[in-house]
Amino acid sequence: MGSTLIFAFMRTRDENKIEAIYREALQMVVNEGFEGLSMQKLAKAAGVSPATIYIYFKDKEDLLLQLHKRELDKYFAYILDGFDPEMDFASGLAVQWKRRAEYVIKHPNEGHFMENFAFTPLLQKSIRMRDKRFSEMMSRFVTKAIQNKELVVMPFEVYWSVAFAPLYNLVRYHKAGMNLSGEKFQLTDEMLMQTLSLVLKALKPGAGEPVPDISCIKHQ
Amino acid sequence: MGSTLIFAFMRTRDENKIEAIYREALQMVVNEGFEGLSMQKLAKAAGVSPATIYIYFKDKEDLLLQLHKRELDKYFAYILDGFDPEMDFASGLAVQWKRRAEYVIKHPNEGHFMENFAFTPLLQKSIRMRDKRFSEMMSRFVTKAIQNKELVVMPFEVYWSVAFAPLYNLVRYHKAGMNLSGEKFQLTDEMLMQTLSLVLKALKPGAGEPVPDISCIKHQ
DNA sequence: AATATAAATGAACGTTCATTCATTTTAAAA
DNA sequence: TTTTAAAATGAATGAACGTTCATTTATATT
Repeated sequence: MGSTLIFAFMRTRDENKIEAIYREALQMVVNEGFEGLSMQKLAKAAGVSPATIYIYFKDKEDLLLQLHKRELDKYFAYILDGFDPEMDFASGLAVQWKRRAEYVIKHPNEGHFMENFAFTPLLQKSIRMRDKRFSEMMSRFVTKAIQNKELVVMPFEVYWSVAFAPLYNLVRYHKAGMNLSGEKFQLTDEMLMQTLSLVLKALKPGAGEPVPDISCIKHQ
Repeated sequence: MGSTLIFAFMRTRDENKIEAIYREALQMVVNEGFEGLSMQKLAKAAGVSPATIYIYFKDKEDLLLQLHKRELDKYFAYILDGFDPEMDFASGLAVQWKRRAEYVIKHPNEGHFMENFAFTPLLQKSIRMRDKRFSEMMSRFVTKAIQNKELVVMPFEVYWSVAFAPLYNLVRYHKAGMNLSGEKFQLTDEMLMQTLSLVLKALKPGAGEPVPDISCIKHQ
């Protein structure tokens, strides 16, 4: 698969073919769902023989895992550009928000694929192949912000959910062109800025809002 | 299909069969993904003949649409219990949060299915069959809260994303048993209460946080 | 017990699926 | 120009797919 040994007398790989396979596979999953991705349809769409796909990928599962890894790598690289975990919290969060928003707005299919993939049984296998450096940086950023009292003490998962889940939800509506009730919806920069403002307000240190007891887990 | 005409000399329907079909279909989608749901495997799992499924459902797509509608109806009914759109904002939001959290924690597969379905091409067809009363109540609740100055002016979609997307993200981690980095994760009541507290803080009227300009949409 | 009707079925349909394989094509080194 | 080894292929594989159909089963009424 990923072997890069080069012998004499080798015919050169046509990288355009690999790109086409990746591109059309992603398109197909987004347009027709995971059950709509077939190797023969994919081969036709990418303009190659079905057998060619098996030169580059062990099987269909391998293709999906490689595609997911590739998309995550591209996404993470984009997010990290201009970001430094040593930034102060508000600036760092704003930079990340902007980069994430820009990417998924400009590349809605890529965003859709990554989110959809997170509900697949393949997710766990994908996580195992993941480069840990990205999440280490994110973790460091949050730990440091808590130490510096720029952020209330909270588990990383709570932070991430409050900080970014609203953004991804808005982008999902935007891509579908409608909200959950079926009403037309188009995301605007004003909405994005307002949402970021609300998120910053939520995460800013200070008295939390009092909350009624909601024991959903203990009393099962 | 949904016909309820009853003639004399009719053999009675075995409702257990329909229940089993629904139950196993949901299980199969959650465990193996949408591409893992086959009518023959489903028939075997539900203990019926493949042909029996086609007595109750026009085809596979119809089965998925009916299943989704059924799950949404159950979920919405649960959420609305104890909720009244005329409640004051903080109480109403807390009630909804508690009900939503309880349901998806107690019924993780059902929650997973509904969220996963939202990325399917079938979503648009499902939205068209949807009972509008639920979203009308939610809409009324928010409009009224804005009028009463209990909530900053914002589009409904922004409200929903800030209010509930963090909850669903946490529950997703909880069901997977890990966060996006692959670290073990278990949701606690404390995390839920903290997240609700942050959400209430975000939505509470008052000065928003200043935010840098993030124009992701205009400059494309 | 006989009857009428829909429920329920197992086997079969043609199609599409993922994958393989014998063969041809390609391109750089010799 | 010849040589070489991987790239690339079209056709074929058996398995699994969604769906149908001729037939049998079950049951509330007569």
